[in-house]
Amino acid sequence: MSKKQETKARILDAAQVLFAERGFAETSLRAITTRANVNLASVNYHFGSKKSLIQAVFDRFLADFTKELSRELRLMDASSEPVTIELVLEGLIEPLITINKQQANGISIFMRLLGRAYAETQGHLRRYVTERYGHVLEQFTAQLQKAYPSLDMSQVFWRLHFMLGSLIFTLAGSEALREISESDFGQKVSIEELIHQIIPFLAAGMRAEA
Amino acid sequence: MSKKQETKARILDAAQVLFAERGFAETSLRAITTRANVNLASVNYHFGSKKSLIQAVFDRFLADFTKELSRELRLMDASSEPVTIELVLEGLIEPLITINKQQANGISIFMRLLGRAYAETQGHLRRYVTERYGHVLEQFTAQLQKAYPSLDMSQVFWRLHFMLGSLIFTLAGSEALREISESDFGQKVSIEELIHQIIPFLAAGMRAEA
DNA sequence: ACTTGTTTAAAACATACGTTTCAAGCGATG
DNA sequence: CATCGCTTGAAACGTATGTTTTAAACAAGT
Repeated sequence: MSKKQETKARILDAAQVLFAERGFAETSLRAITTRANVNLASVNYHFGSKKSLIQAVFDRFLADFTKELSRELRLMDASSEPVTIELVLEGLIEPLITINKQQANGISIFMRLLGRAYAETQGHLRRYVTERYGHVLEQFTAQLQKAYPSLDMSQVFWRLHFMLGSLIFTLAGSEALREISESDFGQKVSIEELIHQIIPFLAAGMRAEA
Repeated sequence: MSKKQETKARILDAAQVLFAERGFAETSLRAITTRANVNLASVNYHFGSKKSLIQAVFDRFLADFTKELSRELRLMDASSEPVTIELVLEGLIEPLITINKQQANGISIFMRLLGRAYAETQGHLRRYVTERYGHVLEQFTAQLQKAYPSLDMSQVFWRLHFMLGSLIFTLAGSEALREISESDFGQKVSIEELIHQIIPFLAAGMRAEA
Protein backbone atom coordinates (compact mmCIF):
# COMPACT_ATOMS: atom_id res chain seq x y z
CA MET A 1 0.00 0.00 0.00
CA SER A 2 1.03 3.56 -0.57
CA LYS A 3 2.26 5.40 2.44
CA LYS A 4 1.94 9.00 1.49
CA GLN A 5 -0.66 10.21 -0.87
CA GLU A 6 -0.12 13.56 0.73
CA THR A 7 2.82 14.43 -1.49
CA LYS A 8 0.80 13.59 -4.55
CA ALA A 9 -2.07 15.77 -3.40
CA ARG A 10 0.25 18.62 -2.48
CA ILE A 11 1.74 18.53 -5.95
CA LEU A 12 -1.69 18.51 -7.56
CA ASP A 13 -2.83 21.42 -5.39
CA ALA A 14 0.18 23.53 -6.27
CA ALA A 15 0.17 22.59 -9.94
CA GLN A 16 -3.51 23.35 -10.29
CA VAL A 17 -3.13 26.89 -9.06
CA LEU A 18 0.04 27.65 -10.98
CA PHE A 19 -1.17 26.13 -14.23
CA ALA A 20 -4.34 28.20 -14.00
CA GLU A 21 -2.40 31.37 -13.17
CA ARG A 22 0.47 31.15 -15.61
CA GLY A 23 -0.17 28.34 -18.07
CA PHE A 24 1.47 24.99 -18.57
CA ALA A 25 4.67 25.91 -20.37
CA GLU A 26 5.19 28.93 -18.17
CA THR A 27 5.02 26.85 -15.00
CA SER A 28 8.17 24.92 -14.17
CA LEU A 29 8.27 21.78 -12.09
CA ARG A 30 10.57 23.64 -9.77
CA ALA A 31 7.95 26.31 -9.19
CA ILE A 32 5.40 23.60 -8.45
CA THR A 33 7.56 21.60 -6.07
CA THR A 34 8.74 24.71 -4.27
CA ARG A 35 5.16 25.81 -3.68
CA ALA A 36 4.16 22.31 -2.62
CA ASN A 37 7.20 21.95 -0.35
CA VAL A 38 8.20 18.66 -1.89
CA ASN A 39 11.26 17.42 -3.68
CA LEU A 40 11.69 18.12 -7.37
CA ALA A 41 12.05 14.47 -8.31
CA SER A 42 8.77 13.53 -6.68
CA VAL A 43 6.82 14.81 -9.66
CA ASN A 44 8.46 12.36 -12.01
CA TYR A 45 8.27 9.67 -9.37
CA HIS A 46 4.54 10.03 -8.75
CA PHE A 47 3.33 11.15 -12.16
CA GLY A 48 6.01 10.06 -14.60
CA SER A 49 6.27 13.28 -16.51
CA LYS A 50 5.08 16.85 -16.61
CA LYS A 51 2.57 16.00 -19.32
CA SER A 52 1.06 13.29 -17.15
CA LEU A 53 0.89 15.71 -14.24
CA ILE A 54 -1.14 18.09 -16.38
CA GLN A 55 -3.55 15.29 -17.24
CA ALA A 56 -3.77 14.31 -13.59
CA VAL A 57 -4.73 17.86 -12.64
CA PHE A 58 -7.53 17.79 -15.19
CA ASP A 59 -8.63 14.35 -14.12
CA ARG A 60 -9.04 15.31 -10.50
CA PHE A 61 -10.93 18.46 -11.40
CA LEU A 62 -13.12 17.02 -14.10
CA ALA A 63 -13.90 13.81 -12.27
CA ASP A 64 -15.54 15.74 -9.45
CA PHE A 65 -17.21 18.22 -11.72
CA THR A 66 -18.61 15.82 -14.29
CA LYS A 67 -19.80 13.44 -11.62
CA GLU A 68 -21.88 16.12 -9.99
CA LEU A 69 -23.04 17.56 -13.28
CA SER A 70 -24.07 14.15 -14.51
CA ARG A 71 -26.03 13.62 -11.29
CA GLU A 72 -27.82 16.94 -11.75
CA LEU A 73 -28.72 16.03 -15.30
CA ARG A 74 -30.05 12.62 -14.31
CA LEU A 75 -32.17 14.16 -11.56
CA MET A 76 -33.52 16.62 -14.09
CA ASP A 77 -34.33 13.81 -16.45
CA ALA A 78 -36.20 11.88 -13.76
CA SER A 79 -38.12 14.90 -12.51
CA SER A 80 -41.65 15.49 -13.66
CA GLU A 81 -41.03 19.20 -13.89
CA PRO A 82 -40.69 20.37 -17.51
CA VAL A 83 -37.14 21.12 -18.56
CA THR A 84 -36.34 24.75 -19.27
CA ILE A 85 -33.13 26.30 -20.52
CA GLU A 86 -32.77 28.08 -17.20
CA LEU A 87 -33.03 24.78 -15.36
CA VAL A 88 -30.40 23.17 -17.54
CA LEU A 89 -28.09 26.10 -16.92
CA GLU A 90 -28.73 25.92 -13.20
CA GLY A 91 -27.70 22.29 -13.38
CA LEU A 92 -24.44 23.35 -14.94
CA ILE A 93 -23.87 26.12 -12.42
CA GLU A 94 -24.57 24.04 -9.36
CA PRO A 95 -21.36 21.97 -9.56
CA LEU A 96 -19.41 25.16 -10.10
CA ILE A 97 -20.77 26.64 -6.89
CA THR A 98 -19.75 23.46 -5.13
CA ILE A 99 -16.22 23.80 -6.44
CA ASN A 100 -16.08 27.38 -5.23
CA LYS A 101 -17.13 26.33 -1.76
CA GLN A 102 -14.42 23.71 -1.56
CA GLN A 103 -11.68 26.01 -2.75
CA ALA A 104 -11.17 29.75 -2.81
CA ASN A 105 -11.56 31.06 -6.34
CA GLY A 106 -12.20 27.51 -7.44
CA ILE A 107 -14.44 28.58 -10.28
CA SER A 108 -11.86 30.91 -11.69
CA ILE A 109 -9.13 28.28 -11.45
CA PHE A 110 -11.35 25.67 -13.03
CA MET A 111 -12.37 27.92 -15.89
CA ARG A 112 -8.86 29.10 -16.54
CA LEU A 113 -7.73 25.52 -16.82
CA LEU A 114 -10.59 24.72 -19.16
CA GLY A 115 -9.76 27.71 -21.29
CA ARG A 116 -6.15 26.66 -21.51
CA ALA A 117 -7.08 23.13 -22.45
CA TYR A 118 -9.30 24.55 -25.13
CA ALA A 119 -6.54 26.77 -26.48
CA GLU A 120 -4.26 23.80 -27.00
CA THR A 121 -4.73 23.01 -30.66
CA GLN A 122 -1.83 20.71 -31.16
CA GLY A 123 -1.55 19.20 -27.70
CA HIS A 124 -3.23 15.98 -26.79
CA LEU A 125 -4.87 17.64 -23.85
CA ARG A 126 -7.94 18.79 -25.70
CA ARG A 127 -8.48 15.38 -27.25
CA TYR A 128 -7.88 13.73 -23.92
CA VAL A 129 -10.50 15.85 -22.20
CA THR A 130 -13.12 15.49 -24.91
CA GLU A 131 -12.63 11.74 -25.20
CA ARG A 132 -12.72 11.16 -21.50
CA TYR A 133 -15.50 13.52 -20.53
CA GLY A 134 -17.28 14.08 -23.81
CA HIS A 135 -20.22 11.94 -22.81
CA VAL A 136 -21.24 14.44 -20.14
CA LEU A 137 -21.21 17.17 -22.74
CA GLU A 138 -23.50 15.03 -24.90
CA GLN A 139 -25.74 14.44 -21.92
CA PHE A 140 -25.87 18.17 -21.40
CA THR A 141 -26.61 18.79 -25.06
CA ALA A 142 -29.45 16.29 -24.92
CA GLN A 143 -31.11 18.11 -22.03
CA LEU A 144 -30.65 21.38 -23.82
CA GLN A 145 -32.41 20.03 -26.86
CA LYS A 146 -35.19 18.67 -24.73
CA ALA A 147 -35.67 22.13 -23.28
CA TYR A 148 -35.84 23.63 -26.75
CA PRO A 149 -37.00 20.92 -29.16
CA SER A 150 -37.80 23.20 -32.10
CA LEU A 151 -34.14 24.13 -32.51
CA ASP A 152 -32.29 21.73 -34.77
CA MET A 153 -29.28 19.86 -33.48
CA SER A 154 -26.72 21.79 -35.43
CA GLN A 155 -27.91 25.06 -33.93
CA VAL A 156 -28.01 23.58 -30.47
CA PHE A 157 -24.39 22.60 -31.00
CA TRP A 158 -23.33 26.07 -32.00
CA ARG A 159 -25.30 27.91 -29.36
CA LEU A 160 -23.95 25.56 -26.74
CA HIS A 161 -20.48 26.71 -27.66
CA PHE A 162 -21.55 30.34 -27.68
CA MET A 163 -22.69 29.80 -24.10
CA LEU A 164 -19.53 27.97 -23.10
CA GLY A 165 -17.51 30.84 -24.50
CA SER A 166 -19.33 33.37 -22.37
CA LEU A 167 -19.04 31.25 -19.28
CA ILE A 168 -15.43 30.19 -19.57
CA PHE A 169 -14.18 33.57 -20.75
CA THR A 170 -16.05 35.62 -18.18
CA LEU A 171 -15.46 33.35 -15.22
CA ALA A 172 -11.83 32.74 -16.10
CA GLY A 173 -11.23 36.47 -15.98
CA SER A 174 -13.75 37.14 -13.26
CA GLU A 175 -11.24 38.39 -10.72
CA ALA A 176 -9.85 41.08 -12.98
CA LEU A 177 -13.28 41.95 -14.34
CA ARG A 178 -14.78 42.25 -10.91
CA GLU A 179 -12.01 44.61 -9.91
CA ILE A 180 -12.64 46.78 -12.95
CA SER A 181 -16.35 46.70 -12.22
CA GLU A 182 -15.72 47.74 -8.65
CA SER A 183 -13.47 50.66 -9.53
CA ASP A 184 -15.74 51.83 -12.36
CA PHE A 185 -19.14 51.37 -10.79
CA GLY A 186 -18.33 51.23 -7.12
CA GLN A 187 -19.94 47.94 -6.40
CA LYS A 188 -18.14 44.67 -5.91
CA VAL A 189 -19.97 41.75 -7.49
CA SER A 190 -19.68 38.30 -5.99
CA ILE A 191 -19.04 35.33 -8.22
CA GLU A 192 -22.48 33.97 -7.47
CA GLU A 193 -24.14 37.25 -8.35
CA LEU A 194 -22.14 37.31 -11.54
CA ILE A 195 -23.22 33.82 -12.48
CA HIS A 196 -26.84 34.72 -11.94
CA GLN A 197 -26.37 37.63 -14.28
CA ILE A 198 -25.03 35.36 -16.99
CA ILE A 199 -27.91 32.90 -16.91
CA PRO A 200 -30.62 35.20 -18.32
CA PHE A 201 -28.17 36.45 -20.93
CA LEU A 202 -27.42 32.92 -22.09
CA ALA A 203 -31.01 31.75 -21.91
CA ALA A 204 -32.18 34.67 -24.00
CA GLY A 205 -29.44 33.97 -26.52
CA MET A 206 -30.50 30.35 -26.76
CA ARG A 207 -34.07 31.40 -27.49
CA ALA A 208 -33.13 33.90 -30.17
CA GLU A 209 -34.83 33.76 -33.54
CA ALA A 210 -32.56 32.46 -36.26
CA MET B 1 16.92 55.26 -43.20
CA SER B 2 16.05 51.63 -42.88
CA LYS B 3 16.94 49.46 -45.80
CA LYS B 4 14.96 46.32 -45.36
CA GLN B 5 11.66 46.26 -43.66
CA GLU B 6 11.04 42.93 -45.35
CA THR B 7 12.87 40.92 -42.72
CA LYS B 8 10.86 42.61 -40.01
CA ALA B 9 7.60 41.84 -41.79
CA ARG B 10 8.59 38.25 -42.42
CA ILE B 11 9.32 37.78 -38.75
CA LEU B 12 6.00 39.31 -37.77
CA ASP B 13 4.13 37.12 -40.25
CA ALA B 14 5.73 33.95 -38.97
CA ALA B 15 5.45 34.91 -35.31
CA GLN B 16 1.80 35.83 -35.66
CA VAL B 17 0.83 32.43 -36.98
CA LEU B 18 2.97 30.44 -34.58
CA PHE B 19 1.94 32.44 -31.51
CA ALA B 20 -1.71 31.92 -32.39
CA GLU B 21 -1.22 28.22 -33.03
CA ARG B 22 0.98 27.25 -30.10
CA GLY B 23 1.15 30.13 -27.67
CA PHE B 24 3.96 32.46 -26.73
CA ALA B 25 6.09 30.34 -24.45
CA GLU B 26 5.65 27.30 -26.66
CA THR B 27 6.98 29.14 -29.69
CA SER B 28 10.76 29.48 -29.84
CA LEU B 29 12.57 32.21 -31.70
CA ARG B 30 14.23 29.47 -33.70
CA ALA B 31 10.88 28.18 -34.86
CA ILE B 32 9.93 31.69 -35.91
CA THR B 33 13.14 32.50 -37.74
CA THR B 34 13.16 29.14 -39.48
CA ARG B 35 9.65 29.68 -40.72
CA ALA B 36 10.46 33.22 -41.78
CA ASN B 37 13.72 32.16 -43.45
CA VAL B 38 15.73 34.75 -41.57
CA ASN B 39 18.64 34.58 -39.21
CA LEU B 40 18.04 33.88 -35.54
CA ALA B 41 19.74 37.04 -34.35
CA SER B 42 17.56 39.27 -36.51
CA VAL B 43 14.73 39.06 -33.99
CA ASN B 44 16.80 40.63 -31.28
CA TYR B 45 18.27 43.06 -33.76
CA HIS B 46 14.93 44.33 -35.04
CA PHE B 47 12.75 43.93 -31.97
CA GLY B 48 15.14 43.85 -29.03
CA SER B 49 13.62 40.88 -27.28
CA LYS B 50 11.01 38.19 -27.58
CA LYS B 51 8.65 40.11 -25.33
CA SER B 52 8.89 43.15 -27.60
CA LEU B 53 8.24 40.95 -30.61
CA ILE B 54 5.03 39.75 -29.00
CA GLN B 55 3.94 43.33 -28.43
CA ALA B 56 4.85 44.21 -32.01
CA VAL B 57 2.65 41.38 -33.30
CA PHE B 58 -0.27 42.74 -31.29
CA ASP B 59 0.42 46.27 -32.38
CA ARG B 60 0.32 45.47 -36.05
CA PHE B 61 -2.86 43.47 -35.65
CA LEU B 62 -4.69 45.81 -33.34
CA ALA B 63 -3.65 48.96 -35.14
CA ASP B 64 -5.42 47.82 -38.29
CA PHE B 65 -8.39 46.39 -36.47
CA THR B 66 -9.06 49.25 -34.10
CA LYS B 67 -8.59 51.81 -36.84
CA GLU B 68 -11.30 50.22 -38.93
CA LEU B 69 -13.55 49.55 -35.96
CA SER B 70 -13.21 53.12 -34.80
CA ARG B 71 -14.14 54.32 -38.28
CA GLU B 72 -17.24 52.10 -38.29
CA LEU B 73 -18.28 53.46 -34.93
CA ARG B 74 -17.83 57.04 -36.01
CA LEU B 75 -19.86 56.46 -39.15
CA MET B 76 -22.58 54.94 -37.01
CA ASP B 77 -22.52 57.92 -34.74
CA ALA B 78 -22.84 60.33 -37.63
CA SER B 79 -25.62 58.41 -39.32
CA SER B 80 -29.22 59.46 -38.86
CA GLU B 81 -30.31 55.83 -38.66
CA PRO B 82 -31.18 54.77 -35.10
CA VAL B 83 -28.50 52.62 -33.44
CA THR B 84 -29.50 49.03 -32.76
CA ILE B 85 -27.56 46.31 -31.03
CA GLU B 86 -27.39 44.42 -34.30
CA LEU B 87 -25.87 47.43 -36.01
CA VAL B 88 -23.24 47.83 -33.33
CA LEU B 89 -22.35 44.18 -33.65
CA GLU B 90 -22.16 44.46 -37.42
CA GLY B 91 -19.74 47.30 -36.90
CA LEU B 92 -17.59 44.99 -34.84
CA ILE B 93 -17.82 42.17 -37.33
CA GLU B 94 -17.00 44.22 -40.39
CA PRO B 95 -13.30 44.72 -39.51
CA LEU B 96 -13.04 41.01 -38.77
CA ILE B 97 -14.29 40.14 -42.23
CA THR B 98 -11.71 42.51 -43.65
CA ILE B 99 -8.98 40.72 -41.74
CA ASN B 100 -10.17 37.40 -43.07
CA LYS B 101 -10.01 38.65 -46.63
CA GLN B 102 -6.46 39.88 -46.20
CA GLN B 103 -5.23 36.67 -44.64
CA ALA B 104 -6.40 33.08 -44.67
CA ASN B 105 -7.95 32.19 -41.32
CA GLY B 106 -7.19 35.68 -40.20
CA ILE B 107 -10.15 35.80 -37.85
CA SER B 108 -9.11 32.63 -36.11
CA ILE B 109 -5.52 33.83 -35.75
CA PHE B 110 -6.65 37.19 -34.44
CA MET B 111 -9.04 35.70 -31.93
CA ARG B 112 -6.57 33.16 -30.73
CA LEU B 113 -4.08 35.92 -30.10
CA LEU B 114 -6.68 37.96 -28.28
CA GLY B 115 -7.62 34.98 -26.16
CA ARG B 116 -4.02 34.38 -25.26
CA ALA B 117 -3.50 38.01 -24.35
CA TYR B 118 -6.55 37.78 -22.17
CA ALA B 119 -5.33 34.64 -20.43
CA GLU B 120 -2.13 36.37 -19.36
CA THR B 121 -2.85 37.45 -15.83
CA GLN B 122 0.62 38.25 -14.73
CA GLY B 123 2.16 39.34 -18.01
CA HIS B 124 2.16 42.95 -19.05
CA LEU B 125 0.52 42.05 -22.31
CA ARG B 126 -3.02 42.42 -21.09
CA ARG B 127 -2.32 45.76 -19.51
CA TYR B 128 -0.44 46.87 -22.59
CA VAL B 129 -3.36 46.04 -24.87
CA THR B 130 -6.02 47.59 -22.66
CA GLU B 131 -4.04 50.76 -22.10
CA ARG B 132 -3.16 51.21 -25.74
CA TYR B 133 -6.47 50.24 -27.30
CA GLY B 134 -8.87 50.63 -24.41
CA HIS B 135 -10.36 53.81 -25.83
CA VAL B 136 -11.85 51.89 -28.77
CA LEU B 137 -13.47 49.51 -26.33
CA GLU B 138 -14.96 52.50 -24.52
CA GLN B 139 -16.16 53.88 -27.83
CA PHE B 140 -17.79 50.55 -28.51
CA THR B 141 -19.37 50.46 -25.08
CA ALA B 142 -20.78 53.93 -25.62
CA GLN B 143 -22.52 52.89 -28.83
CA LEU B 144 -23.85 49.81 -27.14
CA GLN B 145 -25.38 51.90 -24.41
CA LYS B 146 -26.86 54.24 -26.94
CA ALA B 147 -28.51 51.25 -28.58
CA TYR B 148 -29.93 50.11 -25.26
CA PRO B 149 -30.25 53.17 -23.01
CA SER B 150 -32.43 51.57 -20.36
CA LEU B 151 -29.66 49.17 -19.34
CA ASP B 152 -27.42 50.63 -16.68
CA MET B 153 -23.72 50.99 -17.34
CA SER B 154 -22.64 48.22 -15.03
CA GLN B 155 -24.83 45.72 -16.85
CA VAL B 156 -23.65 46.95 -20.23
CA PHE B 157 -20.12 46.31 -19.01
CA TRP B 158 -20.85 42.74 -17.99
CA ARG B 159 -22.91 41.84 -21.01
CA LEU B 160 -20.25 43.27 -23.26
CA HIS B 161 -17.83 40.78 -21.78
CA PHE B 162 -20.34 37.97 -22.09
CA MET B 163 -20.47 38.79 -25.78
CA LEU B 164 -16.71 39.06 -26.14
CA GLY B 165 -16.42 35.66 -24.52
CA SER B 166 -18.72 34.06 -27.04
CA LEU B 167 -17.00 35.73 -29.94
CA ILE B 168 -13.41 35.14 -28.96
CA PHE B 169 -13.98 31.61 -27.72
CA THR B 170 -16.04 30.46 -30.67
CA LEU B 171 -14.01 32.14 -33.37
CA ALA B 172 -10.69 31.16 -31.84
CA GLY B 173 -11.74 27.53 -31.99
CA SER B 174 -13.78 27.90 -35.15
CA GLU B 175 -11.65 25.61 -37.26
CA ALA B 176 -11.96 22.67 -34.90
CA LEU B 177 -15.63 23.40 -34.19
CA ARG B 178 -16.49 23.64 -37.86
CA GLU B 179 -14.85 20.28 -38.44
CA ILE B 180 -16.88 18.72 -35.65
CA SER B 181 -19.99 20.34 -37.02
CA GLU B 182 -19.26 18.98 -40.45
CA SER B 183 -18.68 15.42 -39.31
CA ASP B 184 -21.68 15.45 -36.98
CA PHE B 185 -24.22 17.26 -39.11
CA GLY B 186 -22.81 16.88 -42.58
CA GLN B 187 -22.65 20.54 -43.42
CA LYS B 188 -19.59 22.69 -43.46
CA VAL B 189 -20.22 26.17 -42.11
CA SER B 190 -18.22 29.09 -43.40
CA ILE B 191 -16.77 31.60 -40.98
CA GLU B 192 -19.11 34.28 -42.27
CA GLU B 193 -22.14 32.05 -41.83
CA LEU B 194 -20.96 31.27 -38.35
CA ILE B 195 -20.58 34.93 -37.47
CA HIS B 196 -24.08 35.65 -38.69
CA GLN B 197 -25.35 32.91 -36.41
CA ILE B 198 -23.66 34.49 -33.43
CA ILE B 199 -25.13 37.94 -33.92
CA PRO B 200 -28.77 37.09 -33.12
CA PHE B 201 -27.59 35.02 -30.16
CA LEU B 202 -25.63 37.94 -28.75
CA ALA B 203 -28.28 40.52 -29.52
CA ALA B 204 -30.94 38.47 -27.78
CA GLY B 205 -28.67 38.03 -24.80
CA MET B 206 -28.10 41.76 -24.59
CA ARG B 207 -31.82 42.37 -24.55
CA ALA B 208 -32.56 39.83 -21.87
CA GLU B 209 -34.62 40.83 -18.84
CA ALA B 210 -32.53 41.11 -15.70
C1' DA C 1 36.78 53.73 -55.07
C1' DC C 2 36.50 54.51 -50.28
C1' DT C 3 34.14 55.27 -46.27
C1' DT C 4 30.20 54.91 -43.27
C1' DG C 5 26.07 53.16 -41.26
C1' DT C 6 22.97 49.38 -41.48
C1' DT C 7 21.75 44.65 -41.80
C1' DT C 8 22.79 39.67 -41.91
C1' DA C 9 25.47 35.37 -40.63
C1' DA C 10 27.41 32.00 -37.65
C1' DA C 11 28.91 30.85 -33.44
C1' DA C 12 29.11 30.99 -28.66
C1' DC C 13 27.14 32.01 -24.03
C1' DA C 14 24.61 31.62 -19.92
C1' DT C 15 20.72 29.83 -18.02
C1' DA C 16 16.50 27.36 -17.02
C1' DC C 17 14.29 23.36 -17.84
C1' DG C 18 12.54 18.23 -17.61
C1' DT C 19 14.42 14.15 -16.45
C1' DT C 20 17.51 10.61 -14.41
C1' DT C 21 20.39 8.65 -11.02
C1' DC C 22 21.57 6.80 -6.77
C1' DA C 23 22.00 6.92 -1.98
C1' DA C 24 19.51 7.74 2.25
C1' DG C 25 15.19 7.52 4.92
C1' DC C 26 11.05 5.45 6.33
C1' DG C 27 7.34 2.04 7.71
C1' DA C 28 5.54 -2.13 7.87
C1' DT C 29 6.32 -7.30 8.07
C1' DG C 30 8.65 -11.49 9.49
C1' DC D 1 15.94 -6.39 15.17
C1' DA D 2 16.71 -7.26 10.35
C1' DT D 3 14.73 -7.06 5.80
C1' DC D 4 12.21 -5.43 2.08
C1' DG D 5 9.41 -2.20 -0.79
C1' DC D 6 8.20 2.36 -1.18
C1' DT D 7 9.31 7.23 -0.90
C1' DT D 8 12.32 11.23 -0.46
C1' DG D 9 16.62 14.01 -1.06
C1' DA D 10 20.43 16.07 -3.43
C1' DA D 11 22.98 16.20 -7.28
C1' DA D 12 23.96 15.71 -11.96
C1' DC D 13 22.79 15.24 -16.99
C1' DG D 14 21.50 16.57 -21.46
C1' DT D 15 19.08 19.77 -23.99
C1' DA D 16 16.55 23.79 -25.65
C1' DT D 17 16.08 28.52 -25.09
C1' DG D 18 16.81 33.80 -25.32
C1' DT D 19 20.46 36.65 -25.91
C1' DT D 20 25.08 38.45 -27.12
C1' DT D 21 29.11 38.79 -29.79
C1' DT D 22 32.00 39.46 -33.66
C1' DA D 23 32.83 39.45 -38.33
C1' DA D 24 31.19 39.62 -42.93
C1' DA D 25 28.01 41.52 -46.49
C1' DC D 26 25.59 45.18 -48.20
C1' DA D 27 23.78 49.77 -49.74
C1' DA D 28 24.47 54.62 -50.11
C1' DG D 29 26.92 59.05 -50.03
C1' DT D 30 30.96 61.73 -51.34
